[in-house]
Amino acid sequence: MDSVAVENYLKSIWELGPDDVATQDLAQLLNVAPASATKMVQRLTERGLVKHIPYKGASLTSEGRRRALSVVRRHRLLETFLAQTLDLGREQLHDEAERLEHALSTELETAIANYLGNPERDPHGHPIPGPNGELLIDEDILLSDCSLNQSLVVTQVPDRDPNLLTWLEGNGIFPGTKLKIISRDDFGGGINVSLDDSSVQIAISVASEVYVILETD
Amino acid sequence: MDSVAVENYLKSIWELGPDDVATQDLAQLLNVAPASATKMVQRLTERGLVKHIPYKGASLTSEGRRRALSVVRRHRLLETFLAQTLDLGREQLHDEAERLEHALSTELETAIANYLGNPERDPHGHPIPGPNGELLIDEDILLSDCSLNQSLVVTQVPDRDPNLLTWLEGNGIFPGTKLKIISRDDFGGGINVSLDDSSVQIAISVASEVYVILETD
DNA sequence: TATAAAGTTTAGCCTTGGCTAAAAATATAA
DNA sequence: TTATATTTTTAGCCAAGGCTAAACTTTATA
Ligand SMILES: [Mn+2]
Ligand SMILES: [Mn+2]
Ligand SMILES: [Mn+2]
Ligand SMILES: [Mn+2]
Repeated sequence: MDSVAVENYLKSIWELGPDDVATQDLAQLLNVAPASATKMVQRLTERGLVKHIPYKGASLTSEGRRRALSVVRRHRLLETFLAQTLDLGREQLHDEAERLEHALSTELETAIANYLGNPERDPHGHPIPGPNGELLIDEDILLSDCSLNQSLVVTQVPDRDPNLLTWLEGNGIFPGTKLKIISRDDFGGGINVSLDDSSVQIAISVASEVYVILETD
Repeated sequence: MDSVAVENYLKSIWELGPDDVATQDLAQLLNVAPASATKMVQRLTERGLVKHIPYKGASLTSEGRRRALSVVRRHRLLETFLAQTLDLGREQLHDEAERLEHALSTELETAIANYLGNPERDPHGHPIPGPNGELLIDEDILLSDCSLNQSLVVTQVPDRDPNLLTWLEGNGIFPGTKLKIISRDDFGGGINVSLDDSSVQIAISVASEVYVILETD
């Protein structure tokens, strides 16, 4: 069984990947010093889970990817399970799952998946990898890349920052929300979107973490 | 925050206590070498969580006890939560809780407790400590210590051994079961109990892990 | 009561996963 | 194209939590 640290590194490399994951980015995501990340990347390379080209970057081997996706699956199943049973706010889920994901047996993972009816997405709209690492390919696009006046539906919101998530939620923006960009304020640094019965200004930095699809109906 | 190892040691000392916990017993319960247990007991003494009299035994300080009970609370809440939501068998609960107990925030602990309606006992009949370490005092007695033909109700079964638990369950013995000792077979090494519509022979070693009360009605 | 056995602690070692400071490589700018 | 920043790696250190083997206490036995 991989240690908590190993599981976190694999998942982070997956999140930053697929290729040339920079030591610095990895270190920052995991809150460790760059030297620590280098060392762990070397250990994982030794174990055959990572491929590392010094001074260039790291990437997962197929076994590394398999294990990373297993962690991601547990994480997203847990978020979904906690959201469904207890009712925690969407913004509380991530941090809990971040710790619980390392303590789930395969049996419990399966029991939770069955209980939930093998869901395809977690409460943030992120696809849940299958038990063998099958991952839905999303064809959604960034809100920040959309044109004016298209009818859009939110598919995914970021899950790491509780404050951001609370703000989005408070403005009615979460997976399933229908919206439309009504103007871009390039110098004001944001876009204006209209929802069913309100409108909000969203910073580009935020809009480039929200995924949407074109409304089809 | 205490590490996983520290939490496990504190909980184990509590389980073996309250006084003069032997190095060997601690080591065995935790699956480590006696020397490892000694060293950790010394570190915990240094931290003010344990009192250690060399060659005599270890015990918890009040702060150590507080933290141990916090782990026990999380463990038992988790067992109850898993039993209630997913339906795992009573024998699967313990091992899962054993790992999850270290990954629960206070917020999630509270959310689970509220969801469950602040239960007093877990699925094995073990009392769940309150959020500040208040612990119900049980006045139940060992099945192995009871006389013949008393009307008894099972209150607690052991939770560590899945096979034992499966056997008990299969014979209809779990918290709430009404039974009566109909004979003791001192040389056969067991007691015979009758249930509602069956009877079973139970080894003394098993009967001395099952708690009961006299039926009051 | 002397000796053997059992239990406990000490000594010394190891791996994991952190850290800082310095060196080396790569990227950027002058 | 050379000098400067930036990024990455190496070197050396540390604490936690394991281990085995040897020394020391305590307990049991003859
Ligand atoms: Mn998440
Ligand atoms: Mn998520
Ligand atoms: Mn248990
Ligand atoms: Mn229990």
